[in-house]
Amino acid sequence: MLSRKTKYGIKALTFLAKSNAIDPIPISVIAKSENISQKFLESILLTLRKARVLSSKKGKGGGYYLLKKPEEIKIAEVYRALEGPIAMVPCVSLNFYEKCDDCPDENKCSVHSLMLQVRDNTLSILEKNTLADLIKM
Amino acid sequence: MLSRKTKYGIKALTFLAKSNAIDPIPISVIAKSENISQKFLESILLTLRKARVLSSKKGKGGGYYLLKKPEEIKIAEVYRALEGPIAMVPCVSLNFYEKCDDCPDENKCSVHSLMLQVRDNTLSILEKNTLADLIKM
DNA sequence: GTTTACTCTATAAAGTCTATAGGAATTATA
DNA sequence: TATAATTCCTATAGACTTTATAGAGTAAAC
Repeated sequence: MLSRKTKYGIKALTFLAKSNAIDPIPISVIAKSENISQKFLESILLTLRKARVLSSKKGKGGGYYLLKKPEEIKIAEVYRALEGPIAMVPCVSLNFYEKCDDCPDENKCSVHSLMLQVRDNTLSILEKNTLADLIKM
Repeated sequence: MLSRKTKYGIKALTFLAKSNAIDPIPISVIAKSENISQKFLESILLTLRKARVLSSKKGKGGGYYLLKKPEEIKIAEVYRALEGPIAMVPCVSLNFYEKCDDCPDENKCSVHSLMLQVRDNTLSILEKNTLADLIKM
């Protein structure tokens, strides 16, 4: 399951990409337009800012804006920042690898090989889709 | 993330498929071999039994056995029984569809279209892989 | 200096996952 | 028929995660 956090994050980014604004857009505007709790969205955008997807401007006339062009923002990057690993089990994760405690030999594990296939496919979709692709849809 | 429940379930089924036994195999044997808590595995196998993937024999000499040939058991079926929907958001689920409360129009939702791609790919992998494929690996 | 808006930390509430407990029911077999 | 082995079923505890909310702090504009 995709968490609301990630879902809202992608929606907010899509909104920013669509709006194509020069000036920063305040959280309140995004929250209202996308039906997201403003306080919750605050923490999400903060995460995306720390992940260098967004930047912000404080004070009056402030808000959030994309740090890169929509074509340059891969969904995989956003997903990892908000949701964490793309892999469904840590033992097939590229960026968040962990050994399974119950598994003596990964290469003989049926779940491992299966989830490797799933990861490869999901990853390729999230890597090839950018924010620019999402606003076309 | 794949839950331990599903992971253990697939491992247990793989064990049964590999063992190729005529007689039922007791939970205790599977649990020991796969490093799974026996009590936890009990509830998992019960779920798989209700999903008609497994059947069981009670009493002395009892245990669990596959209801179909490994080639006939799709991983998608197992996944749905243990983990639930394959889709990452309910609004793109085939078997567990639900409308999003925050989304006025699904067809215009960027997350929806993206997750549709992910679902299609994951689904095709889980549909084409059977237990028989898993024991080869 | 007032208003607007982001920043940061803490925490509450609800939900989910993992696992365990304990007893009931069933079967084989000595 | 008694015993041991095994599944069946329900309840529940404990830990963890998710989804927010609160409130005080910081910065910028005018």
